[in-house]
Amino acid sequence: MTISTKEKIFYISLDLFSQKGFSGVSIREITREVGIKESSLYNHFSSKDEILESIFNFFREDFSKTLPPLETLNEILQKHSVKSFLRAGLHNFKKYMEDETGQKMWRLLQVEQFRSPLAREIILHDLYGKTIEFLEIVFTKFIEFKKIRPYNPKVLAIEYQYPVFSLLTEYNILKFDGKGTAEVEKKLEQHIDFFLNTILEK
Amino acid sequence: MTISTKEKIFYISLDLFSQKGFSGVSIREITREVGIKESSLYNHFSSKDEILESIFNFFREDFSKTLPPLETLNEILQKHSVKSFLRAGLHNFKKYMEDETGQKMWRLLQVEQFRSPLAREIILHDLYGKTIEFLEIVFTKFIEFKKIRPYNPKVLAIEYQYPVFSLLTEYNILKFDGKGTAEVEKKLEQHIDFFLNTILEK
DNA sequence: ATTATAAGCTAACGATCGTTAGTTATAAAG
DNA sequence: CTTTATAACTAACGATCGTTAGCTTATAAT
Repeated sequence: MTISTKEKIFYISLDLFSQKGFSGVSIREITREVGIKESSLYNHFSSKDEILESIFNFFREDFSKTLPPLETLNEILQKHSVKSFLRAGLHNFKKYMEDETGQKMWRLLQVEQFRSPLAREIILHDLYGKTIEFLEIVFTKFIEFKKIRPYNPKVLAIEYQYPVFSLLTEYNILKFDGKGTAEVEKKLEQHIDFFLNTILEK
Repeated sequence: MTISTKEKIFYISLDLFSQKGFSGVSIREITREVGIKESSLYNHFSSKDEILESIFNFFREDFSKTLPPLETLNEILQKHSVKSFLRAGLHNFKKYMEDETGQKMWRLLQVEQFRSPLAREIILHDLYGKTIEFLEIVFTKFIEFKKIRPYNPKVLAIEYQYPVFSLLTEYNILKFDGKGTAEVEKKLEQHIDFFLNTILEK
């Protein structure tokens, strides 16, 4: 399985945009890395903007697959303890974010968020919104099943997820500088422990 | 009290950089808004890079003043309940972030974080590091004074502050689009309530 | 009153920007 | 074998980039 020129452009653009921002990267820089002349790029994308757009659209579709479908949720929730469910979810999330493409997407969204309305939409609606919405359902069911103490499920979702987002920001910067991330991963563990402690039935 | 040309350049650059990123703003765009010719800018700053650098340095100094000095801390902590202390701190923090300059600084740091090592340093060391360090001391003392249940104070600091950071991200995007922020402020209240609930002596 | 300094101006430098027109090579489809 | 489509190429377009040289003017110190 080989990689097409269009895909090369896509991934190299993602890499460069995520580091230097859309405006900080030239068509010539992209095509130099791809190994083609700048005019050839327009055989694959109609403009520089279209490259960015295709990256954002790809991320939206890709990210929507990371949350398990609601149909299988009841089954999953009854099989697992709260603890193992959260840990499993975290494991998924970490895998996604340790993935290089995932990291670059996350970075790109951050650096383009005030230039691109679509980036803002993705951050608020997809990343934040969909994740919290999902967790809200999860905690609602956990409460139904009397696996955790009753509490506003949306608040629980936020209390669990928002520290994770901040930790991801930290993680991403450390990773970018090639520094160790053990400290952040420890914080993540401690956060889950703290959270479990407060919601589990005594 | 009038505003100097140098200050005009500073604030207009901050405004533009925070929206479009450093690379997305030209000297001509800055000087057009300031109302001078582009060559005149170089009477005040030696290069475009120096403008950005001066903005970052200003933020570092300015932000360091937002945390109360440690000397006065014992006194403050004994006068206030945990609840009123956290609410007061939050009030300060909100005031700083509702301030237009504060918002733009925060945005600028985000959009430049992967282009500028200094931006990353400020985010990790100043914004995250200093804040958590301060709160760690606060919670240590609260535990000493038996105002809250004993728990790893660093974990408490993170549990309190990291959701606030994520809420700020949300707040900043909504504010940027001119949308209402009531929802986010409600989440902030709920977060404090949740947190207080879990740490206060029963 | 003279001088020095600061801060504005005009004009231009070479470099680079995104994009296009026109051409050529390759390979699949008829 | 010819046609067609895809994707590479060369060359160039006008626009804009950050920055500089050299000149003028207003302000303030000597």
